[in-house]
Order: sequence, then structure tokens, then C-alpha cells
Amino acid sequence: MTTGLKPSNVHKAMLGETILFSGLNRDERNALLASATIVRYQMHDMLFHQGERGEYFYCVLTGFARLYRLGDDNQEGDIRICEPGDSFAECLVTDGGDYRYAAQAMEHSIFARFNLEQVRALLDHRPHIGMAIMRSLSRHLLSTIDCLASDRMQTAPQRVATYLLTHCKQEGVAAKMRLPFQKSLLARKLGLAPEALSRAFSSLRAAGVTVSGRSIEISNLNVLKTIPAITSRHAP
Amino acid sequence: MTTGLKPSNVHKAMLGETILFSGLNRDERNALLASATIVRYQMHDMLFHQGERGEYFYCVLTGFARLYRLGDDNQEGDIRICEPGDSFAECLVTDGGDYRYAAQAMEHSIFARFNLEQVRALLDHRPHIGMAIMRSLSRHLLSTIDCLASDRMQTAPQRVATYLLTHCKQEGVAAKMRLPFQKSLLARKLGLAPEALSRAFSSLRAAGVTVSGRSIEISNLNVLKTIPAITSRHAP
DNA sequence: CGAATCCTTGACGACACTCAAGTGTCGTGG
DNA sequence: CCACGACACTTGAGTGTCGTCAAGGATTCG
Repeated sequence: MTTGLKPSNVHKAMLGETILFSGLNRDERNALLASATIVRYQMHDMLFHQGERGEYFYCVLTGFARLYRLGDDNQEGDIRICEPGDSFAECLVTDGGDYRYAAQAMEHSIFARFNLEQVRALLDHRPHIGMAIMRSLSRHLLSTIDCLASDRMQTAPQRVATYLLTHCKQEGVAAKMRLPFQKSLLARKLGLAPEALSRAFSSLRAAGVTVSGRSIEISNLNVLKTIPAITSRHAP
Repeated sequence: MTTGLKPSNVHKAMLGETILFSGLNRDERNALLASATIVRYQMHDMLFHQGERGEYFYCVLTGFARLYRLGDDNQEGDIRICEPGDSFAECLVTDGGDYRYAAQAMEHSIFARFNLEQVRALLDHRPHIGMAIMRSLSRHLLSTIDCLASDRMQTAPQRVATYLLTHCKQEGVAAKMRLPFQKSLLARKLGLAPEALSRAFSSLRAAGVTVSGRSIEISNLNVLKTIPAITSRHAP
């Protein structure tokens, strides 16, 4: 990790686009920025480990962070993939405590790091900052609920179809996109083994999905919306 | 549903025990209570449906609420089982919008219902109320993360064992408990079909778990902490 | 005490994980 | 520019877990 630096104007501009900073006026932004430093991590570097004392929360400027839990036998269960603009570990602002999951950079990445204690001190006299954090927490809660619901109700091909539908650039009934990260990371995000993702893409070929490296083309979006739960049986 | 009533002193005392009200002083509590009414629902009544305009958030006083998502083919995926003291749908306080899941009473139940718009109006001048909601949101986010992680890493018997370990009354190395609700509801909470829960209990018999109706006895808690992922193979 | 509901058990199938080998892709260096 | 090597991805085979359907047994409530 590169040691913390004060945010430059470029960094401030990037932070201004985030959900966290939306709805804050100039004074509030500056107050929040005063508790922030900029840090860089290399691929696979750990930002923090599960169980460590929580000292900062983070906002992704560039790159990706993977949040995951450790299981009983040291298996890793992925919680969320954070993209530029996402923040994480803000849930420690109110109560403090330890990090409940581990965070790892999945590329050479840049983060804004906010001192929890300093931010906590702002809340009493800056209600809008509290509301900004609430807004961020609400989003995360809803997206985690989405994730839980899709884990419990959708098969692998359905989850992949949903991901494609919500991330592709439409061009008439067709669409295309480029994955922002490795397929193995997408697999983790969707709660799948890499092999299962690969098989899901294979089965989606029949629905007009063409995969080539990180580029994906979809011939008809409407077909993709109707991926059935049960894999169609072979002709009798 | 019984039409809304003003909270009685009994209701106020119950609300005082909740996470939401902890950390609020007398004035703040009264301000929040001013936006609340008490409502009763019969078993299986719907508090709200997924997609409806969000008008209230809720706090359970007695009984249970089941939060669930509707899938593509009208299947239901359970998100959370709310017990007395739990609140839900507070995530709509900041941004408003529609309910993102359905809520159903699973017993004859009593709830405090808070008007979202009125609570939203309190936030600017009552930062502690915002912090109380933040605290509640943080808890829900972390518990939803717990749920997601256990879905992705643990088998049915392991999930049941975890539930027992976190809810039983210890008596030396042994313990016992009584389920607060039907087994079918516990199954939904754990993301299982009722049959799978039943089989999980069966497999836990070998670990010293005795189930009789809603009463459960555990002969040795330490054994329960080491339920393996793979069901032990039969003797050769 | 009786009936409705809930729970349990069995059989079966589908989905997804693991292990393993083969194929492709990308970046590096000759 | 091509060759090589590392790594990511794909594909196949086999296994385990869980969901569904169906029927039999237990609880609980009136």
C-alpha cells in the first residue's frame, strides 16, 4: 500500500460523483473530506482483515475491492464486489467495532479512506452527512437483499442473464458489453464457482449470447428476460 | 388489520426497548412517537406488497413479520423474519420510493407504524434520530450479510447448528431452547424448504440434538460447533 | 375427541461444486 | 515477429446437496 495522501482536486472531483457525496453542500463536503486520505493498493493487497479493529471506511475511486467472509474451514464467501463510486464499511460509523468481513483490492486500485472516529464526530452538527451515510447504507442493504433473493430463487443462467440485462448497452433489441473485470470475479460476485459461470454462459448461447474474452454480445434482449429455471430437456 | 391507534404507555415501554429507540432522549422519543400509530394484523395478513408506494416503516411489538421477494414465476424468496423489537423498511426514510419486498404477519401481531414523511421531516433538526435509524440500518445490513455468507458457505445442518448455538439457553455443556415460531418459518428464515430443515434436524441427532415439537435439547454444545460440511459417510 | 394443519420420511431429479485435463489468451522476452 | 510460459478459462466426469412430489405420522386447536 502507498501511504495516505491528502485528496487532490482530481480525487475530490471523483468523490463528488459518488452517492455518498451527493446531496452535500460545499461546507459539508469539505468537512467530510477533512477526514479522508487517498491510498493505493496493488492487486490482491488486503485493505483489512475480518475481525480487525475498524478504523476507516472506504470509497473506491478506481479499481475494484472484493469483500468476503471467512468460513469455518477457511473457505472464502464473497459478499460484494465494490466498483468505482461504491463505499464500504460505513456501517461501522455508528457503533464502531471490528470489521465483519475482509476487503481485498482486485486490481491496482485507488481508494479514499475516511477516519471513522472523525466522521462520527461530524454527525452531531452535520445532519446531512448522517443522511448521506444513511442513503448509502440503504442502498447497500437493498442490493444485499437483491443478492440474497437471487441466490435463493434464481439458477446460475438466470443470475447471469440478470447481470447482463442490468449492465449492457442497448442497441435496438440487441446489446453488447464489456466485462469490467475477470470472469472469475464475476463468478464470485454472483455466488458461483468459476466453472458454473462458464457453464451458464454456455447455456445462454442458445439464448443468443456470444462471449469472446471480456466482450459479450446479446442478439435479443427479450429472449434474455425469459431464461427458464429448468434447463430445457433434450429433444425426445 | 385493526385501524391505527395512538401508542399507549405499554406500547411506548415496548418501543423503548428497541434498538431504534436506544440512544434517544425523552424529547427525541416523543418526536418520533408522534409519527407512530399502533396497528394489529391477523396471521397471514399482508402489511404491504412488493412494489407498493412506501408510506410507513414498521417496528414489531409482538408476533412476527415475514419479509419476502417475489420471483419471476411468482415464487417467494424469504429475506428476513422480524421478531419483537425488530424494525423494517426504514431504508425508505432517506429516498422514499416503493417497498422492495412484501411483508406479512405470521401470527396475530402488533406493530408500531411510522409515517416515513413525518420521520423524514424530523431528521434535519434531530440528528440523533437519524443516527438511531443509521444504527438500525447498519445492524440489518450486517445481519443480511451474515445470511448471505451462510447461504453461500454453509450446508443446511450447519446453518441449523448456528441458529441453535445463537439462540439456546446454555446449561453447562448442554443447552435447551424452545422455537419461537413454526418450523416452516425457521426453514424459510434459513433459506430452506421445510423438508430440508426436517432432514437437517435428523442429521443433527447424531450430534446430540433432540427435537420434540418446538422444544429442542442439545446434549453438548461443543459437538454442535463442529458440524462438518459433508455428511459423514456410513461405516464401511 | 376429532379434524385440520404441520411435520417427517422416502424417492427422484436437477443444480452446482470438486477434481482434473485440455484449450485459449495475454504478456514477456528472445 | 514469433516463441514461450503463465494464467485464465472451458469442458468433462463424478458426487453431494437440496428442491419437489407424494404419502404416512404427529401436533395442536377447537
